[in-house]
Amino acid sequence: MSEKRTFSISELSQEFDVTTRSIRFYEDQGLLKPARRGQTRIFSTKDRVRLKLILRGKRMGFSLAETKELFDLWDETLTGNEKQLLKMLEILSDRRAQLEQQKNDIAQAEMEIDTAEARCRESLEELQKKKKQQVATPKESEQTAT
Amino acid sequence: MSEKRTFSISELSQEFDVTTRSIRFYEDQGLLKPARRGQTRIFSTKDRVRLKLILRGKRMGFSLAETKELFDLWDETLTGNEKQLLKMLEILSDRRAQLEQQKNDIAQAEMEIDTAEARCRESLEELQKKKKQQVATPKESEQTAT
DNA sequence: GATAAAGTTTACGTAAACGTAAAGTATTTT
DNA sequence: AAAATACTTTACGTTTACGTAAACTTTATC
Repeated sequence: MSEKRTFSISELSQEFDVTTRSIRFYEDQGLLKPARRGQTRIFSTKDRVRLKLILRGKRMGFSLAETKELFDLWDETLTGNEKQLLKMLEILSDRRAQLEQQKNDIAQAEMEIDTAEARCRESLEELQKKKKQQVATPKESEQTAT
Repeated sequence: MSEKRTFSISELSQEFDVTTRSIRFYEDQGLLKPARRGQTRIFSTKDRVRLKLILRGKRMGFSLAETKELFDLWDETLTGNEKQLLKMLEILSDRRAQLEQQKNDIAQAEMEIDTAEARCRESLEELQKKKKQQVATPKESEQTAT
């Protein structure tokens, strides 16, 4: 059984370090569907999971619309007509392709960071050498300063 | 020696499937610095590389401002004062951390896609079974339709 | 030399994703 | 019950990353 805890908007806000404004906006856009007690929002564990997915999506460069599309599709899929299931499989396969692309991008970026770092360290060493030389034969300005 | 070819705006536009408007915008924001022949832009291989980096950055969820920051910093670093070199190393290490985070995100997403796909396939099999049963004992509506 | 094709600047428009009041309600604390 | 705290809606403002149109110049083509 998936826990029956509930969360207030500020709890989620703090836990995920996102403003309440954003959370309300996500609801407004149909990504979250918290229950209400009076007019106060009550978030379920399902909402919490979705919020987590939204934020991860953002980190991965997905728009809210794209994430919503996935949510909606998944909900539809649960009602399980064959056409929808097949469409879902297609979408999933698209996502997988996107993820592959991103993995390539990341690998590339990592290599570039490697070489960039190497160059930085080389330059630093060069500077260190020059420093040592300066200590061995100090400049006039530094001698007179004494 | 890095090739001395040059490119027109439309060549780059086609190669990377991005509008000329976008390319001009990137220049406007200081991310590209094409030479000019009269008022026509002439892009170098360096510009081309940078465009590629911009687009990859976008796929990875980086804003133009973030990418520009990196470009600028790298340019500064080349002039090589020690403080800047150390700052660059810091930034690089930050990026590395970000990439790690993204790799985690991707791994998570892949797992979720795996389970989602599995569920889809299960549901599909269920439907197939029901279909077979229907063929064995067809519905009245389908009988009368003949 | 007209006309199309490719380039340019200028400038207003727009969608996404919130930020930021303003003004009100509900609940809890003192 | 007064004040503070947490929540709400409404609504206008802002930034980013371009789209789109207008009016103009330069270069290639017929």
